[in-house]
Amino acid sequence: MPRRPTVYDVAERAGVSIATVSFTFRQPERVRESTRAAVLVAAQELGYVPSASARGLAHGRTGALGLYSFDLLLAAPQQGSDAAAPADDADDPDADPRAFPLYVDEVQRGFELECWQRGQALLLSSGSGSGASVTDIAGRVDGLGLFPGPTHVETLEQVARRIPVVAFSMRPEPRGLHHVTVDNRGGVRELVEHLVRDHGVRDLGFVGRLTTPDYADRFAGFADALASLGLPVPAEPLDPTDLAERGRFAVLTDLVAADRLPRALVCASDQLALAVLDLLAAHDVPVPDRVAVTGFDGILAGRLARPTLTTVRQPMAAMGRLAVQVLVRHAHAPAEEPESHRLPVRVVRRESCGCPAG
Amino acid sequence: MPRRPTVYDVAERAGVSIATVSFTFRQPERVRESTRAAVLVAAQELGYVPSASARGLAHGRTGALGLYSFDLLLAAPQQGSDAAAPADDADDPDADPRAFPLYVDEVQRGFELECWQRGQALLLSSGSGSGASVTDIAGRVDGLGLFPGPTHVETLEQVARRIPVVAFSMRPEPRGLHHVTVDNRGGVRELVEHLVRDHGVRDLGFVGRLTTPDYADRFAGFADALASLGLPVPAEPLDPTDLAERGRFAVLTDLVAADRLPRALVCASDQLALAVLDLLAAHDVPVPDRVAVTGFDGILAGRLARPTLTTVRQPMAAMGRLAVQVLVRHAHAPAEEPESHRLPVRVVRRESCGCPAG
DNA sequence: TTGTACGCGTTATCAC
DNA sequence: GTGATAACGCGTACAA
Repeated sequence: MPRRPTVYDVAERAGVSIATVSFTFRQPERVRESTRAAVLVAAQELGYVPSASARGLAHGRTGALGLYSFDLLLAAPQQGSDAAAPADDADDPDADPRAFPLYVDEVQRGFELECWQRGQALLLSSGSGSGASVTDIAGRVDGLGLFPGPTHVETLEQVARRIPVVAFSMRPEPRGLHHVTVDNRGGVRELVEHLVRDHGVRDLGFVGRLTTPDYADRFAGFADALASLGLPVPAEPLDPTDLAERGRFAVLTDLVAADRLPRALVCASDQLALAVLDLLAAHDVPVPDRVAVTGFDGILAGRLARPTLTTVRQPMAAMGRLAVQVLVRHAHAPAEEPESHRLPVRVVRRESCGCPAG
Repeated sequence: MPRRPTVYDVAERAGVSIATVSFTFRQPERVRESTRAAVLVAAQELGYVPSASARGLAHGRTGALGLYSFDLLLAAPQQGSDAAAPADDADDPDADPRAFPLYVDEVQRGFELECWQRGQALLLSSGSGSGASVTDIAGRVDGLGLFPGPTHVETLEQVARRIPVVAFSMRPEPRGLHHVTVDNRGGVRELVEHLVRDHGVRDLGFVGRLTTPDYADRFAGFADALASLGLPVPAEPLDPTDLAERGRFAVLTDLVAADRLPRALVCASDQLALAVLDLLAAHDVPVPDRVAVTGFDGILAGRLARPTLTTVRQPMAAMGRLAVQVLVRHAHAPAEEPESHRLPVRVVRRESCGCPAG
């Protein structure tokens, strides 16, 4: 494999200096027509491809934005959390769409679209959240988007001192980061009010483990709503991963067996709600007649489920786009006056709460 | 904004040389415990983030793979081609899934997954296909995946001389590239045989404009099958974009008006087939009773359509993964003995051809 | 208009 | 175990 040709090779072949070669690409008008042509021919013949590394080093920026996510699913598939994702048989024509696209995927798509429109390159990376992996990508980009996960906070703050960082759905804890979130609390509140007022439900349970700030906020909204409606507030959510030794969803199975299910199950996420729907179907519990089920996120799989899933839709694409805008805006002045955005959500009424189809 | 700290700053603060700093991160065991600790502390305090540009320059490779796609849709949305994608209102909870995820998105996802599993960073980029934009990303990565589009062939061959390039669904024309394709011809052939043998259809039309190699191959398979079944072969496909001045699908509208629709419409892609379904529904033509409709690709939207769409499923995720494997395999020896892969497809029988649901 | 020379931040090869 | 020092490829003042 021949060594990659450089400006030097092109310059030599074209019989000019490297500066002229560089000018030919960067400031064509500064170079005489004939010279330019000669350089271009030489470059073409040699198969010259400018090194972005060298340019980035000289110019001081890489020209790319980064998006980092946590690869928990890859590391420990089919385990823990509420990710009921089936095996990665993505090419089965009947593959469960609940594996893709998910919340993360739709936010990522918004991020991509905005980058494309701005002609920005986008570097995707994922890892365990270790300082090393985050630092690695941080060294490659001019700005970084970050999904929630088991982040090493110190590393984040360190990175945020050098390049702008936008965190999705994280607590304001990490200082110096920009934030993009949605109104989790208000969304669930509105959802619960709908269940109570329009469907006459007076006995509700919240399903989910409060592992992320988002989930905690949703439970808070749940409690808010019940309290203001004068209904009893469960002290704790139903944790489907509890009692792991007895299998996932043991808590719910018990309630089913004892016929003590509440009239409505408000789930912390769509993925969780879909798993709950499966569980209930397996036990012949009619939804929404015996129990209403709701989710949160608005992923596509919720529309494919039977019954279709009532949920709270996050403006995922908008979140991704906004993040890019923030990064670009702060490209020159990182971490100076961090921005914080809380986007509105929207209750989507479908069959699983008792609303009519379509 | 303070200058980004470098190895020099860290070295000075830790009272060591830059080599020691570098070793601390790259070959920790070569550095004494106490020294290492001091360096790490200094790095932490300064907020040191190693520059990937500098590393790439010194080390000779960037450590990232690239995936390039054409932004035709972005450039001229709702125009030309058969992309019936609705406005980019992706955050409408009832947004048409036929906008996402599409063929490209699923291949990309496979590409992503494989990169993640290998700890490879992934650089996404899109552009008009101009030499400049392709060259730009080529300079940033160690290998490049490429979607079909109005490529500048010379640029491609030039790039492929320096880094391995995998082209999806392209003709073997560009020399020196690796190729990943599917059995378009065989897939449509099998599909047509199903329509004829199992549904007794004897009058078929092919809908699509042969703008891409894929589409041309599919039409060839269509013709193959009809010929070998002893049925008349249409000389040309029905081009829905023909007679542009009379609006899209004028050809089909005419056939509907004259009640001369064939018994089956084999469409070049799912997106196209979905648009055809809409058109037929608007004219109250019953599918599949009056006319069977089939697609190609196997995108998710086909499962959401009513009737559900019979199609030929491409192993999109597998294509993406395979591309990464090829790139990694040839990272050290670009363009030496290009690989060519043709993956099998699978006919998926659903309602739109007359097969029973589910 | 074109050429020379230096800096960008890292890695790697030497000596010490 | 640690410290100088030379690449790496490009951008760009500055000189010619």
